[in-house]
Amino acid sequence: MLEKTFDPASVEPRLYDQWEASGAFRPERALERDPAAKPFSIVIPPPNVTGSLHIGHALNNTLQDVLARFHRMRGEAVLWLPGTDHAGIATQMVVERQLAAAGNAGRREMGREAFVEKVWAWKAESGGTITRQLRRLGASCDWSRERFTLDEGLSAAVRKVFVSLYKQGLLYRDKRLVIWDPQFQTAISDLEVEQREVDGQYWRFAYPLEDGSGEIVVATTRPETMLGDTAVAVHPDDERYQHLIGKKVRLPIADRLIPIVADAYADPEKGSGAVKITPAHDFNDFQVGKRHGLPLINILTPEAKLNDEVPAEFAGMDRFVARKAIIQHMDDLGLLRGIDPTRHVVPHGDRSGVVVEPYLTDQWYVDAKTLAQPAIAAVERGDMVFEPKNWERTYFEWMRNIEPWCVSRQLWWGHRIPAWYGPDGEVFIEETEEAARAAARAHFGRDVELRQDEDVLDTWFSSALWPFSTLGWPQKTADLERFYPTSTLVTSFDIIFFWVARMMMMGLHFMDDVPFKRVFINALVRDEKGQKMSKSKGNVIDPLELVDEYGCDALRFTLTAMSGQARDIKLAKGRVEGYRNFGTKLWNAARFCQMNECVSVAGFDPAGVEQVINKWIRGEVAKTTEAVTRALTDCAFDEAAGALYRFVWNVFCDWYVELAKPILSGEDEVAKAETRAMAAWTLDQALKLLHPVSPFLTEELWDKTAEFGPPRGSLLIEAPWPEPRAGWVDPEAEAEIDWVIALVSEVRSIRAEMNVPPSARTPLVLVGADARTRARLERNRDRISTLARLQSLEEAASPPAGSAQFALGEATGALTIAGFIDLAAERARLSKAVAGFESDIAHVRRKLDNVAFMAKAPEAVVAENREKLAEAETAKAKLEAALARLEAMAQ
RNA sequence: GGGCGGCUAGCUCAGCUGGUCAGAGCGCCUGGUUUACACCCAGGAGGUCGGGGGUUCGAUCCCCUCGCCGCCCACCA
Repeated sequence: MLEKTFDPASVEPRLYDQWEASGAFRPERALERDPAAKPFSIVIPPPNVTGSLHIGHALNNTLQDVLARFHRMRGEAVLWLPGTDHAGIATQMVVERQLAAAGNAGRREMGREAFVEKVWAWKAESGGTITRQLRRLGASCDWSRERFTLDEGLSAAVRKVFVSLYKQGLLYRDKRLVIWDPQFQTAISDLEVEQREVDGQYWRFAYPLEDGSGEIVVATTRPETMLGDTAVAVHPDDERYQHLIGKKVRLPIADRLIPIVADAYADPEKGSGAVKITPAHDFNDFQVGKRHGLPLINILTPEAKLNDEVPAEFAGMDRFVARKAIIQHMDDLGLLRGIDPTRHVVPHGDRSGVVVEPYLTDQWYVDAKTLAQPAIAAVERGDMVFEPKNWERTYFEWMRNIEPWCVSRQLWWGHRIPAWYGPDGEVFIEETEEAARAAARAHFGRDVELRQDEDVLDTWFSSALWPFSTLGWPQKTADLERFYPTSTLVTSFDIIFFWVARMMMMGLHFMDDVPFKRVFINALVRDEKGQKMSKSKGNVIDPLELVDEYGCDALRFTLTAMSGQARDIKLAKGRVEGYRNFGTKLWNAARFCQMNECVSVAGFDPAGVEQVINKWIRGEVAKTTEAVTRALTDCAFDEAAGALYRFVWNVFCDWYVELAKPILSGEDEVAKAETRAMAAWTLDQALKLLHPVSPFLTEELWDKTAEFGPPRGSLLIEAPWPEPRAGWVDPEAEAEIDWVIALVSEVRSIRAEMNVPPSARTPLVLVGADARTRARLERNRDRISTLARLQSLEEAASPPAGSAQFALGEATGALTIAGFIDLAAERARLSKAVAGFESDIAHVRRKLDNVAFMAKAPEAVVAENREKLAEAETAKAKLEAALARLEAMAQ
């Protein structure tokens, strides 16, 4: 006998091990059964190897697992490929922090080799956490194929891609402005910048003209950059400054002569119309400098201190200290012309949180513009589709305005760039040092000393290859052949640019096909107030605590049911509790079946059932199966969850089980046997349909409910997905049970409103029933009497005195509640019901009396309204009659 | 400045291609030892679907506009 509740804690680890040991997570299982099995593949968005599971991972991986399990049950060869990302900057940051916290030497003092060793040690220590946690979520990944972005195979793929792109002219080294993070002392890409709005000031500075004839005023939010100014620009058409173009100003403090140039970049509307040009420290100014052949003066060190290019009194100063000093100095010189408060955005490093600087350095760039073209075309053609579709707008917008991708990072944790330099700076880009050596030998005609590039690649460079590098590329593997392109990628919108777009570019370039046919963008999980979860806010919900408290299935069901939200999921604990209760409900339905000896019957065919409730539930199973199948096929996870919830609770438990009780405790052995088999069958269907969302509970019940029946052919994880057959929905049975439900509901409602004690049984008569209703009444007498707690159920020519009446189709129901009836209450009840029908009638009448409606509305709608009117009118007439009888009685 | 979401019952949200769409869960109220389940059962209260305008025979659902809330991109004269 089943316990009263499901105990997830004791079941989950055992079942997970059982699944994994069975080989069910591997696609080979399906291929053994059917070598032609359709492949279905998903690559996991690789979490940070040293990370731990947060609620976003829980959502993302739950949805992937739902898909994997669904397709697996449909007999497809499912590969869900797991793995982790080395997450260069993030991981390096963590280890650096640890070193600092422990009072150890920093990475620079420690040296590259020792530091990288530390990171590997940290990876070894914490690296398994996230994958262990994925297992606790029930993730049915194929762990035998687990990959890591820094493992040997993936590193080889990275080198191959780098070298190929270089040799194809799609990757190059260039000296230009990059976004520099002074905290990590590395270049970062534009995507790693976070714009923060801050209160600031414009300082207006006067630059004196060389000839002493006056001054020109410029404004800046970064006064310290004036030391790097090499021009002042004015608009060529700006009349105010025509006479100054070509003249020079003496740049204060730096004491340099710099030209006044005419450039359309200067906006006469802004500020004074004259703008200082600092080509080495501003992206726009860089362009202006290029156009006018201006020198670039870099005034910053990698730590963002002023360097030796500036007057000695400022050299070595931190940029923000220097800012104040410059302002003071300009003021002292009498050249500060004003300060205007402003609110403006300042770029910060998304990881470091410090203000980043445009900085002139040598970096490696990928020609993203060229690679983006096929990636744009593929989505335009529909080779890859976003779900929901509107994300393609975001994708297109970015892809069409894409900038060169800076892929080098001045970090140590990552893929070292496969570039070697000869003594004269000649560069050799090869996949291995040996190959580079050979190339150098060919070039120099002798062996020379080579120095490998110090930098590593952006983490996203290796992530971009993930859908094919993990399948064995550049080797031509069977997996690559079978599983590329992958079927669906499940990820969140915040990495569409970082990751999805770049996978598209690399996949199309190297595999000549999209990396995935569909991208499902899942929502972001927030706390119940809608705030982004963060450690600093202290509102982080640990998914594993929810698993501990409510069970994995409850969390999974919650996330699945709420996944329809456009952008955010506001997670409230109460929802998880509610869905835990749902699991318990199903558990108890199974318990009921067990107590009533409802066991699966070998060879049972639901098509042959005779009992009306069995025909009815068979149709409900068919409809639910169709709804769930369609929803999961379309990634409409919330709809699947909703359909399952309603079926299990509101259909199977609330009505089928209750309607079956009289049969199960009755004398009709044939009906009883059929109902037992049908109940067991229905439960089996429910377990199957629910398995992708709630794998543990359903697998456990699949096992437990087989105790007295024929053995299960397999674990539920590998059981075949239900397929409804034509004819399972029986409209007659459906209408009949709907009628029974309506009747029972009416009686219950009246009893509650009239305060009839629950234990009291009351007689019910039907007046004016037609032949069909009489037949329904006969067939369902037992169940109606039980559910409506009737003393008797008969037909009569007229309603008895002291009865509460209600309309039911063509008939009138009269519930004799003589002992309990409260005339005033009954009058109120009837009046309220009459009023309800009256408002319906008025509403429908308005339509039917409207000439335009009658002329233009489709026939079906008109007919529907006529029917509705007729029904409401008969119902109202019955209740009015009842009301009249009541008044007569009261006289 | 450009773009994208959201605004429906006290709370969290469903309402797909305009005509039973005004719904669910939680919460609340009333009643309940009905042989699966109190993590339950039965019944009930509660919303002029953000405001205004328009299209239509008919709009929560389409269009315009305004108002909040949130996000993304661009912008540091």
